[in-house]
Amino acid sequence: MNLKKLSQMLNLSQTTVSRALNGFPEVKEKTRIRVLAAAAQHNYRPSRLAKSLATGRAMSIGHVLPTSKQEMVNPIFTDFIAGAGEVYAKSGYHMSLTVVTDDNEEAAYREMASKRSVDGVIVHGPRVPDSRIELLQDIGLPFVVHGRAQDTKNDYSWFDVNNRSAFKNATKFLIDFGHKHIALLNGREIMDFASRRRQGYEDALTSAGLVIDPNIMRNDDMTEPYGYTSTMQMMNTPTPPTAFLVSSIIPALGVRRALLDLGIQPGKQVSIITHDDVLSFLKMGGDVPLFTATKSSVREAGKACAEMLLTQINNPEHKICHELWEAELVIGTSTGPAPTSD
Amino acid sequence: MNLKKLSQMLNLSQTTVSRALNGFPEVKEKTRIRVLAAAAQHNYRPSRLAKSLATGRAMSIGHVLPTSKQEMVNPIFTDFIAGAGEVYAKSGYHMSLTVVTDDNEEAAYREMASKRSVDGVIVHGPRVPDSRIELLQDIGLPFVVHGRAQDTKNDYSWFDVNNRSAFKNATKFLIDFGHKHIALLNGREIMDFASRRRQGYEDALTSAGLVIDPNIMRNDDMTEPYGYTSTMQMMNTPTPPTAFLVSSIIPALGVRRALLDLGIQPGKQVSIITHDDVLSFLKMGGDVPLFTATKSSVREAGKACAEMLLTQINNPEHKICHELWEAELVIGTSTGPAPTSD
DNA sequence: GTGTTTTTTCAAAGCGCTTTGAATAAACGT
DNA sequence: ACGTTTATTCAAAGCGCTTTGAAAAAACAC
Repeated sequence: MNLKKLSQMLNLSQTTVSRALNGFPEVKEKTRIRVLAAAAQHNYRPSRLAKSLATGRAMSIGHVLPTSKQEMVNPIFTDFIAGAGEVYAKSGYHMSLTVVTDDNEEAAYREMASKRSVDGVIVHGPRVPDSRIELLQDIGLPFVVHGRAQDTKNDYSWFDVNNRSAFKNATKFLIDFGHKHIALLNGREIMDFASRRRQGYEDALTSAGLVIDPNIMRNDDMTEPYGYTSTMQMMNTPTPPTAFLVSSIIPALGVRRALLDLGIQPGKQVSIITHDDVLSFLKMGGDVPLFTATKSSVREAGKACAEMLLTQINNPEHKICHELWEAELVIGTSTGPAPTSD
Repeated sequence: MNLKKLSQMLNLSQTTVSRALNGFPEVKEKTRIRVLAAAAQHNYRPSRLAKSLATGRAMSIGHVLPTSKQEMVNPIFTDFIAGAGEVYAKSGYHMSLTVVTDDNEEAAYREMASKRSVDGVIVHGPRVPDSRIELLQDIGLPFVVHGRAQDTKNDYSWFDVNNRSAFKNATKFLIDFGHKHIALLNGREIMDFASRRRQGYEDALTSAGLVIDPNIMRNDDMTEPYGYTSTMQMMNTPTPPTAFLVSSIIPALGVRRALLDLGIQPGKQVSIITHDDVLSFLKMGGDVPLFTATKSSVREAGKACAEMLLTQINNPEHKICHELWEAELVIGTSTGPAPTSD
C-alpha cells in the first residue's frame, strides 16, 4: 500500500491524504477521520525512505561501534544503547549502527555524512586527543560526545560523568581509612575517561602528601583477567597495595577473585573500590552492595546523550551544550580500614 | 554534491555517470575513469535514501533489542552485533537497531515491514512458542532466527547452537565424575535455548538413572546475583548439590562467589560447569580456563546469522536453511570428582 | 560511400513521499 | 444577491537516485 493507491481509494489528492496523516490543520475534520480510518484499515504507513528523501531528514542517528585491536567490544555499549534507543523510539528516530575496526572509524563518519543517511551521531569513547571531533565539525554533521576529549580546537557538545572528582573522592575515601598504598587498575589511558580518572587519583594522593607510585598503576582493556593478573602480580611484591581502585566492575571481579585465591577477604586486609556503570546484568549484591563503588548509570547516560543530540538537531539555533554528572560514592562491603601493622 | 551537479560538471548525463559509478559495462573506459576521478575529487557518494528508494532495496538489516520487564539487557547482544555488523559492513549493508519493551516487539516488526525500512531482520532470543515467526512470515519480511522456536506452523531459517547436546554432555561429564546431585541454574525457561538445555540436562540424568529434582533447578534472568543467591539457598539445605550446571558465565561468577564465601573451593568439593558465550570482556583465566564450560562464540554466531540472512535476501529462490553448531566442552579448573563421603 | 551492426550516450519516467502555489467550495458581510 | 474572506482541496514540482527505450556516434562490411 502506498500513498497514491490510498488517495485513489479515498477519491482525494495525495496532498490532502498526506496532510491528514501528518496532522496539518488545513484539512476538514471529517476527511481526516476518513483518511485515518482507511490508513489503519489497509495498514498503511508512509515509506521511511521516501519521506526522508522528501523532507531531507533521515530520522536516524548513527552510532559507531569500534572494536579494539584485541577484538574487545565494550560491554558498556549494550546498556548505553538501550537508554539511547528508548529516547529515539519515543521521538520516531531510528538508530543506525556501524561496526568498524579502529582504523576505519573516520571513514565511517565521512560516509554517513556524504551519504546523508543520518541526521547526527553519538561519538563513543573519546580518546585524549580525538580527531573525530574536528572531523565531524568539518563535515558539519551534528554530534554529541559521550565523554570529553582534550585539546580540541573548538567547543562541542558533550555529556560526561565527572570522572576526575569521582576518583579523587574514592581515593580520598581510602586515604581517610588509612590506606597509603593504593593501586590503580585503570582503563586504557588513551581513553579520555581513564586519563581523567588517573588525574583524580593523583590529585587525592598529592593532596594527602602521598607518593605516586607507577609500580602499582596499570591501564588496559577492562577484562576480568586483567584485574586478576594485575592483582596477583602486585600482591606478590615486598610492599603490596592495601587497596585497589578499579575502573569497572568486570576487572574488579578479577581483583576480588585474586584476593580470595590468596586467602584475603576483600574489605578486611585489602580494600576495593570500583567504578560501577550499573550494567543491568551486573547489579551486584543485595541490600549492601558487594563493591564500594563510584556509581553512574550508563543507561541514563545514553538517554541524556540522545536527548541532547535530538534537541540540537531539531533546534538548529541551539547552542553547544555540556552536561556533567557527578558519580555517587556508594559504600559496599569491599572497603575497610587499612591494616595497622606494617 | 549530488548526481545532477556532478554530471553537469562532467558534461554527461546522469545515466552515464550513474552507470560509470556502478560498474556497468556499457560505458567507455575513458569516461569511467573521468567520472571516478571527479567523484573522488568532489567527495561524491550517492545518497543512500535516494538510491534505496530507486532500487527498492533498503540495504539495511533490522535488529530488535528487547529489554525484559526487569530492564535487563542481554549482554550477549554486544558481541553478537559486533559479529553481524562486521558482515554487514563488508556487504554494504547497514544495521538498524530498535529498542523495545517486550510488549512492543511485534509492533516494531510490523512497522519495519510497512515502512520498508529494512530488507530483513534477525530475530533474537526466540521463546518456546514464538509468535514473531508467524508474524514475519505473514508480512513477508525475510528473517533468520538466532536460536529456534518450537511448535511453529511453518519451517523457517535458523541458526542455533545444539544446546540440548551441550548440556547433556556437560551433565554426563559430571555424572561420570560421580556427581549425583547436580543443580541447574538455567536462563528463563520461556526462552527456547533454556528449555532445550533443561531437556539435555534431564536426558543425561534419566539415562544415568538419576532422579530429576525440581528443588535444585532454577531459571531466571542470568545475572550475577541470581547465581549467588541460588547457590546460597541450595547449599543451605540438608543435601546440597555437589555440582552446578549454569547457563552463562555471569551467574557462574555468582555461584563461584557464593561457594568461596562458604569456604568451598570450586572444583574440589563442588564443581561448576557453565555455558560460555565467549564474550570478549569475559575471556576468563589463562592457560587453563577458570570454568569448565560448553563453549560457543556468540560473535561467530552473529556472523553466521548475518551471512545466512544476506544470502537469503539476495537469492530469493534460496531455500530456507538451518545451521546447528555443536558447543565444545572445554575442561577448566572448576570441575572435579564428587566427594566420596555422604 | 552507403547500409548495418555495435558501442556509447541521453532524455525522461519512476521510486513514494512532501510542499508550493493555485483553484474550488463554503461561509460571511452587507 | 453579490463581492469578500476563509476553509478545503488539488495538480504539479521536487527530493536524488536508477533504469528503460531511443538516439547519436563509432566501427564495421562490402
